[in-house]
Amino acid sequence: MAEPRYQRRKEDRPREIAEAAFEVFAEKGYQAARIDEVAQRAGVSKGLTYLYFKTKEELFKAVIRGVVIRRVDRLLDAVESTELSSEEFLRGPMLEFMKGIPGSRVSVVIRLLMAEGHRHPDLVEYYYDNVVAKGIRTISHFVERGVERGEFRKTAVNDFPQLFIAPMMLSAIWKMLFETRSLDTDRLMETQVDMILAHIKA
Amino acid sequence: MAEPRYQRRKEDRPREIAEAAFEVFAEKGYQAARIDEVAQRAGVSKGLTYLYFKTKEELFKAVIRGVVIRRVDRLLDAVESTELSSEEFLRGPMLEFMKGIPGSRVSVVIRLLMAEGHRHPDLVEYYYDNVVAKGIRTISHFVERGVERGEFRKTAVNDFPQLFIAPMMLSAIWKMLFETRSLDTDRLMETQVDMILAHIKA
Amino acid sequence: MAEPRYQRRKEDRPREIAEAAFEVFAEKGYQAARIDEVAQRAGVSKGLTYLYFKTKEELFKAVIRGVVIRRVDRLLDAVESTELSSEEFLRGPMLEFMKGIPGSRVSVVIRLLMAEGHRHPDLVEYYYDNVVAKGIRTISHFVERGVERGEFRKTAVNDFPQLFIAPMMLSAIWKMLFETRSLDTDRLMETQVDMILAHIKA
Amino acid sequence: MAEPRYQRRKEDRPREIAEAAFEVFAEKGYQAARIDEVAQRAGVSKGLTYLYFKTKEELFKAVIRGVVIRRVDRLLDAVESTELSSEEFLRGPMLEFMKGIPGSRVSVVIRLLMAEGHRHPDLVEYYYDNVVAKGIRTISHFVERGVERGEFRKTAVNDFPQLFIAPMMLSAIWKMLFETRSLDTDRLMETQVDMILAHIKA
DNA sequence: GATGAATGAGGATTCATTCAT
DNA sequence: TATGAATGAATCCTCATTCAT
Repeated sequence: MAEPRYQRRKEDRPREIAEAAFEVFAEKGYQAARIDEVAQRAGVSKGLTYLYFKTKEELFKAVIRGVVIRRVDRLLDAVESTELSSEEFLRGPMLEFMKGIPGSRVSVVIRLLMAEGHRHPDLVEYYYDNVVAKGIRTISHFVERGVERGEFRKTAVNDFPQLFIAPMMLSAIWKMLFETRSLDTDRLMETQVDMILAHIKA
Repeated sequence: MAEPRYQRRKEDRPREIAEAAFEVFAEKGYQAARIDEVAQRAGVSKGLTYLYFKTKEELFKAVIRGVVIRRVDRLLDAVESTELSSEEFLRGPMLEFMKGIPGSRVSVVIRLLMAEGHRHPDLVEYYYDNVVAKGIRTISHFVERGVERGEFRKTAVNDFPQLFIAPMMLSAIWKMLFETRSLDTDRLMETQVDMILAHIKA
Repeated sequence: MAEPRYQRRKEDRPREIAEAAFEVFAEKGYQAARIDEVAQRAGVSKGLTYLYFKTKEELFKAVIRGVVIRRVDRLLDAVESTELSSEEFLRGPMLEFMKGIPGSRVSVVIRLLMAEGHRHPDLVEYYYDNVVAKGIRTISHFVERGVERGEFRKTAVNDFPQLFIAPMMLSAIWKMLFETRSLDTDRLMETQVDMILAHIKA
Repeated sequence: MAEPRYQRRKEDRPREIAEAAFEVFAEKGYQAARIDEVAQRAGVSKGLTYLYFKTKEELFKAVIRGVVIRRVDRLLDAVESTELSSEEFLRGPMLEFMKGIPGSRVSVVIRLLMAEGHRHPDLVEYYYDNVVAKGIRTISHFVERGVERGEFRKTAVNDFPQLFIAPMMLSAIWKMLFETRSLDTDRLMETQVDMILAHIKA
């Protein structure tokens, strides 16, 4: 009968709120998402949301951290610590990672940024610094290492790490917009990897 | 006495308003676009906007639908009528076309569809049918013809015309979001074309 | 029976709203005044208030204009255009003006600025520039003119036009706070004028 | 292990909180002062503040009442016990006292009373009785004594002790609002004293 | 047809106050 | 006592939409 009005759960709150925020952002978009609803879904008062996240932008950054950064960082760590050959890594963990993006929460964040990012340059910058730039640097480093190891040739492709991920981006967008229209995004990405490897392998 | 700018025919009004609306949507996104500003740019009162478009949403639909992608049709025609070799066409008109996309109205439409698409599946369908599917079909056809002509080999790449345009999509997104962060999108697309050609040339 | 929902009275609205704003500010103080209530008292929607006054601060500036500046400017004009001798002017129009301040709407504005001004430096600056600085300059000019005309001596008092108005300020505050406790503010100001004249008359 | 700052006696708590509250009220004004900040400055939790002061309003009253104007009492005592001549006293201790007011806690109290006084008439009364009336009486007494001693003449000025302090009030206000705009408040008050003495000296 | 003054339903954010710990 | 997490009402401001003129 009790249902105490208060529930002190400092530890879990931020995560729960960010979780709820992701859902609302995903459904409504950033602008249209109401903090009210975020709070409600998190089973929390509006005020508490502001206790943990000073602004709506901060809340979105938390979502980026929780959804994207963790995932990307795991891949980037793997690049550095792997004992696989470059080709094996590309065909294995890297491709696995890329296949997981379309349809994932990551692609939701990407959509939000694409759709409304230009109204919120801070968010874009945060995402660029913590995800894009880092990712690009890591791929560059990976390719260079391959060259140093004698696994890869030096080609123009090496200058454009974006080519590795372009099909992933297209796949993510495709799946979001045209879900029903068939495209085997996994094989799309595999094919690009095949082509790249055929091109740059020593 | 005449201010010719204000002597436009009534018949032009809807088009002018839609035109202005496109600009504002492009700059601000759907949510952030204010009808006030649309009216102002169209040189028209707010009330009149509502005379032609019952709601903001209707205006949005009209606008998006009205941005006719003649560009794609022109490319399609060029594919059929060209006298260039497949490689020449790819490196010439096709690449030219792709370079023109980032920063164009097309990428604006992509952004708007991503932001608001899920609320307007009919718009998404319209664009899929008239732009995406058509484009994909055209590239497929172009590659097949190359094979028939003995210019191209049959490879897995042929099954994924999306690989031709993936870097273009990435470039469009990059330019929208990260304008200032340097990426030579033209060379990115050239490099992909180089790689594809190296891969599929007979 | 009709009571039209709309009443187009563009001409009068700003004044009416500023009028209502003065009342609410006077009763509640600046911070505590709610725009909602201002609108309600003006018989107008909240939105309309914002149509005429972009922010609460703008609204307050309008109040300052309507209440203080007009009144002060009239005195300043009189200083320039009067044909009275300096002493006559001081004992006549100037004293009249000063006597009118305590208990007037002007003193309400002064109270508001004193009470909450430091949270709103823009308002203070606006008031300083348009009222205080102007008033001080005018009194200085008035005294100098008296000296030039041979009516006044040169004394230290001439350097502090603030001495002319200090009793007025005290009177205004006294009346606001201690209304009931007797102080003949009129005679207080007269006495200061007497003393000043006795001091600086040639 | 000890952090002496946090070992303060319980008995000091209310005073410490009130002290901190005074500072915050002084800086922010009543409305804008946040209990959060009061608690923080007192090195105490928000909850504890509410243990000692039921509401913000109660805290305000306690604070205002607690700022005892020993200062005024000290001046009053000095008037009675001084061995200086009236002119010497006026130019010495009295002027010194007045110069100390602008920028002091007293002027803060004046501001707070002006802002919130009408909602707390008991505070106003308290201050009138214990500060204003006492001060005025003391000056009156001082002037009368001067007359009795043959140092001062009987003039209208003698009936308005407020004239002694009017420039002090103006200075206090000026400093609060226009800090940066130059006015030599010390010399302003000196000049008034000069003028008064020139006027009433026997 | 046109205008733009007027409306009013939100939406982000703040902060006094409460209460489980 | 003491804490500070949690609440929710309040408040400024925006903007799609309406409608008298």
